Amino acid sequence: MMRYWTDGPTRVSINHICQAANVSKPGLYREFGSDDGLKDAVLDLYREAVLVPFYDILTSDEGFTQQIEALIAFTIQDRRPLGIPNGCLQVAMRAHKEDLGEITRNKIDLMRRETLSIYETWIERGKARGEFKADISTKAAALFCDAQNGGAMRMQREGVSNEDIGQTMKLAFTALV
Amino acid sequence: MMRYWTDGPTRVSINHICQAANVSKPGLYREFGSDDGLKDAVLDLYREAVLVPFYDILTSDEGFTQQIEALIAFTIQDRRPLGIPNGCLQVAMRAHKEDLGEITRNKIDLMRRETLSIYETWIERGKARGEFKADISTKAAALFCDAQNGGAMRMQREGVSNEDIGQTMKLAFTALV
DNA sequence: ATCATTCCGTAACTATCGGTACGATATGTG
DNA sequence: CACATATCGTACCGATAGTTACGGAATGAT
Repeated sequence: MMRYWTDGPTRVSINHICQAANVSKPGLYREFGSDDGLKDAVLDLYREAVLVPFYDILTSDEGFTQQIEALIAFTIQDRRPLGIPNGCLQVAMRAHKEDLGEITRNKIDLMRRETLSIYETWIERGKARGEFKADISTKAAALFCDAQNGGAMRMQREGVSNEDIGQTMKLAFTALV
Repeated sequence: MMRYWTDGPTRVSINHICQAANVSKPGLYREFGSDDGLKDAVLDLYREAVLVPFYDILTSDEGFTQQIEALIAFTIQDRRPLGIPNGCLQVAMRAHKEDLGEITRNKIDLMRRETLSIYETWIERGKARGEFKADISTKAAALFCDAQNGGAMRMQREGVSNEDIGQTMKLAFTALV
């Protein structure tokens, strides 16, 4: 996971993985079946490690505005002291979807639907409470949020400062309230 | 260019190009030097064919709001009758930057700087005229616009309807005026 | 017509990819 | 100790990537 996250999912070969994990190639294949199966398992791990904590913000019982702030803070936190690579593996996998195997592609689609679904629930609740004020369909709003997050993760990978990223996110999400 | 645009820059090999263009491999190498040189030339062509018309909207003498509308219309126009692939080759190249050669990477960086610079000029003018009302630095606003456009192009490639894309873009750019 | 030069494409090269056949080793059982 | 079973890694496979050596065809000058 760390290698894919750091170097990009298509930049790390099975050989690299085996070398980094000090594991034989047949051993890896006995465990994961194929390159495709390995990436599938990596996505499961990434979901648990990163996405679930992210979702937790959206499903918390805080106010909409506080949730947005938490969301931005989560995204632009300084990762160096945590030893976490920049960017988002889900975003990277999506960008390279066409280069990946069928199992991984299916998991990417599944996770994307989950992400959008969670955004939609979050938005619906915001609308019901009158905290979400933009005149836009829930579906489009979810796509909007996902695009903002993806853009932020991409900027972070390209070296844009977290401060500038925070400004753009703030501008985007302010359009919702 | 069309092959890279349609299938993705890393999905098309030199062999594919030669077959599609009915050209011998040494012939291609005599013309472009390398895979890297070919992609560099493709980016030049793409800039002329697509980016310059896009820039023309931002440097036109219309009002800020009209420019935003033109920008959105340009992005979400129905491409099928025009025979143009979905998505943006510049965005795709940027997403696969790590997989590309040094020459191409440098050109990608150059074109990105040009894009941001044109956004910044556009925003500065909007600010000077009082049409740009968001309280945000010009640099961050340029990053914001670029991220919106990139997000729109990515959604288009993933099959999101142009109508939904238009809604998200409208929401985003309305935050500026 | 002869020769020099330029042009062009067949067929190879090396490196690396994902994937596996199979022999060697370790483990448990009688 | 002898044997059956499970475990593991070396060394290979075919496919494909980008790249090029080199021989033959076209061209132009004398």
